[in-house]
Amino acid sequence: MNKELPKAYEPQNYEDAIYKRWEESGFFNPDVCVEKGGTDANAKPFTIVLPPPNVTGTLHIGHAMMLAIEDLMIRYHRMKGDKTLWLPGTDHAAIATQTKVEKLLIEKGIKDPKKELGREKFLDEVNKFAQASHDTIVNQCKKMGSSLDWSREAFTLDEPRNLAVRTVFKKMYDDGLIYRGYRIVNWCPRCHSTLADDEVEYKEQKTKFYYFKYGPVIIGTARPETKFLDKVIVVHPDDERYKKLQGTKFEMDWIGGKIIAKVIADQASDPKFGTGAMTITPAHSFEDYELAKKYNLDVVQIIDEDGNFTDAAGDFVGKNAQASREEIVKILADKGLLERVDENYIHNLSVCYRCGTAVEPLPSKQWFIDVNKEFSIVNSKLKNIKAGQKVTLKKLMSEAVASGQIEIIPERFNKTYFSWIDNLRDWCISRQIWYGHQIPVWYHGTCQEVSEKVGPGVSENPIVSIDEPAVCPYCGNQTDGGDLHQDPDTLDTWFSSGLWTFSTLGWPEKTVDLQTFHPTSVLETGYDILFFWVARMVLMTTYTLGDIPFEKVYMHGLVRDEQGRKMSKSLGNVIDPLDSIAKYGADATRLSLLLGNTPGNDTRLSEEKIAGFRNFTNKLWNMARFIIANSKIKNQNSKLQLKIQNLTLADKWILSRLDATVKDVSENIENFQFSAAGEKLRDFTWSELADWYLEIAKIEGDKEEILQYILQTLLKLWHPFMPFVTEQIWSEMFGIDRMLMVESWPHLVIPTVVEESLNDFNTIQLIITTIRSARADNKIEPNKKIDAIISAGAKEKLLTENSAIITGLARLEKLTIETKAVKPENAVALVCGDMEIYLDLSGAVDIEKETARLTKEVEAAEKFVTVMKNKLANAEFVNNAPPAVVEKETQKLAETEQKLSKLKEQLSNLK
RNA sequence: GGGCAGUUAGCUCAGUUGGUAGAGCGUUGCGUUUACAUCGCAAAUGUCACAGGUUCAAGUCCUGUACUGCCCACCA
Repeated sequence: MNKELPKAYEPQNYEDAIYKRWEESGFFNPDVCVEKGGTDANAKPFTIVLPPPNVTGTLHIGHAMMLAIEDLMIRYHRMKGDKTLWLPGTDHAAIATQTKVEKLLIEKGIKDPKKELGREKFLDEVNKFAQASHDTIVNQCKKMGSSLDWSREAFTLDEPRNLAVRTVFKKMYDDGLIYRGYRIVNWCPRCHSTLADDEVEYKEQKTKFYYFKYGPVIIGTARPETKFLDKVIVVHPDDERYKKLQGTKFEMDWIGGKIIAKVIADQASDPKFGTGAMTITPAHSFEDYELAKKYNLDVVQIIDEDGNFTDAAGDFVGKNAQASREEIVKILADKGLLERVDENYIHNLSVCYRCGTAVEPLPSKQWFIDVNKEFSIVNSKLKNIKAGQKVTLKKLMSEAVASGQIEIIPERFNKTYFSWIDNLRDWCISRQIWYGHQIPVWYHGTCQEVSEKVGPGVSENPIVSIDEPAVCPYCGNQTDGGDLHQDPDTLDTWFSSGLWTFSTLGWPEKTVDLQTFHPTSVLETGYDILFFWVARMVLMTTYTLGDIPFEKVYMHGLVRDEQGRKMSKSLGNVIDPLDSIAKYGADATRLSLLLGNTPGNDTRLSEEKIAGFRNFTNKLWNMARFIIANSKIKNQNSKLQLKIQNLTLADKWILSRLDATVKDVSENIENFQFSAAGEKLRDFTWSELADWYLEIAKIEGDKEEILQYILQTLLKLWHPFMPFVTEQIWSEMFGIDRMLMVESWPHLVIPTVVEESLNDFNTIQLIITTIRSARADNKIEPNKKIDAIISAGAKEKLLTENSAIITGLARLEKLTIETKAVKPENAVALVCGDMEIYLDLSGAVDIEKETARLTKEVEAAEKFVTVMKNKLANAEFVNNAPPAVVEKETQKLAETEQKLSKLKEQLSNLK
């Protein structure tokens, strides 16, 4: 101990070993903390479940930010003595992962992986990939210093989570909330699966917009290929142009020859858009489908699951619809039906959020969750909702937040959340992919009804069951003999992640974990998955447990590059957290993501910023190095008994500043103001402790105890932000057996927070900076010592007591302090509050420069005096403003007037 | 079309109850005194987007405008 530390902190030399020590200590696990006495058995729990990263690859800088913020909260609460659990896990991310593996297999030369490998072998490949990806992710989490309880790690697709999924599915089905229906769905022809509404993204695109003669009207469309079977024109009921046509039928020529079309009137048609007349395509548009239902029109599918024409398209059957567009336009043009083409139409193309392929709306039989259906809730711990009450899922979702039981931070996201719920349609949960939770529904082949979807010989009657059913409830027969078929579809990945807060804690078992740690305390995530995930967790938890999943939701912003662009491989502006850790250390990487931003807002990151925090890490290291080197105390106890009566002004000042910092930092962390907390801590550490107090300590000496106290407190405060360097310094002082991560969070213990000491110390600081400034202005070399005389007035005693500090920090040879001093010839006079300082520059005074400087000061003071005089002469101000404000302003005026007269006097002396 | 943010120093951003604007980086000058050049000391720079309003007093509250970004809906 107390060995000489290296001059520079090299994070690479320590980080991995420190993480290993933490992990081996078991302290990431709250049960171990209780066992070893670090946490009281009855302590209040603090829980965060890690938003499970997708096993699609590696973690990006956004994940790093998430880890930094969550680890900050977790370490803070652990040190505070809470029973703290941070539960890790990963998400199977069904479509994303399957797509990625398919792509990799194709690159390896397997042309059609699913066909060639079959379901089982293909899933083996996916699982292999997911495992590798998982290992990478776990390693990255550790590199970041995340104090996750790995003993509780979960995966959205592991067996316990699968049981939870099946159990919830069954419960929802029994409550009538899950149904199978034939509806228009978003279909991705590439992923070959349905997508939920919010999995569809919109991309602006310039495209051709065609106008065709359609019987008596002109219609416009960007997608002529869908118009094959259109035979209904819709106009607005009040549109004068088409009034006469309403309700008529007529024969006309169209793509495939003569058709009979009719005209209906409906509000859905916008007279201002295009020609005000439109045809409808019930099978390939949500809106048209609604209209078709309303007017009882045929719904004929013309484009199939591969994006090709169905046999409804006659000669075009089997051809790719989109690719046939020009051909179809040509047919119509040849018939003389093409009116004109707008080449610069801006179209909002809907695309798959995972692969970017254009989404094709088409009718399909799928599983849905009904969000508007009433059911009676069995248990409820929700405010305003009683057990047995009739509710809908929508109501549960909005009530949980509206009641204030869940608090979203920043608050403005409430509005986004509610508007999403208002517009929510039934949630399509079945996906036609292999990787994921297979739907717990079976069909019994010997039953009579035949399903086209499931295959010939398979019953249409679903058997919804947590486990494979032994008996068919429809026919009453045993199901063995291979005549039982499970629905081949899998569930939307968000179905399982919606259960995350409670499935990870062991539900459906009634576990101790579930009782202890649920509802979780904070859900921390990026605002971009508010709908995808946060809203769905609220849905699933309120429904399943009748309780909220978390008390607070804290949303962080996106990490962008230094120009505010999204980071992407194609732009080459990606900052890889692992690179950053290797180059600057995990602590610097964390700080760069924690400081200098505000909740819910995007933040810009640059390598310079990270480098800046690396510098700070090193600064802290060196401060510690200095304090440790000057400490004779061995095996220090952090609960030091300071000899209060011996404190100097500087001691009192730094201790009261430290106290204020402890208070501010704690409050800021509690209020999710992590950036503010870190900035205050940095300012204290660097600008007050390092720049002032450590320098003073060198002058005043005999500070071992107080420096130890400050350092230990500081390390604790910094630990949640930068766990590695603080832990390393701590171990340099106490050895590796005593870990900082489980030390208790500092509280306010200094009984002598003397307010006056702040003001008095500020006076000393002002005198020193004033002298330094004058030295720099007059080009006095830093190591040249000069004489100074201070005319101190009432502050003579204060200055005399601290003359050593002034002499040292202002680099003076001889300092004379008098109540009323006389300015020597050739000395420069400085005004410092109500005092004056005379510096002997040995004739080195630059008269011109001094005149300029003083003139400037006089001008500023005069301007201020004028403003203040006007203000105080204003009767309305004096009468209306609070007396304290008036008094303060009066005092300021008096001080400035005094200063002004001194400045003027000096100026005239100079001339 | 609806909604939400933002507009403050060259850059990135703070500014939490309204009381003569702050930090980091960068820039300029000087510099190695018993931690630290990944450092120290000092300096410069702002009609707080614009226009109204409330108030004794507005970066801060209200209304409107402009621009930027994002979200949602939708474009037949």
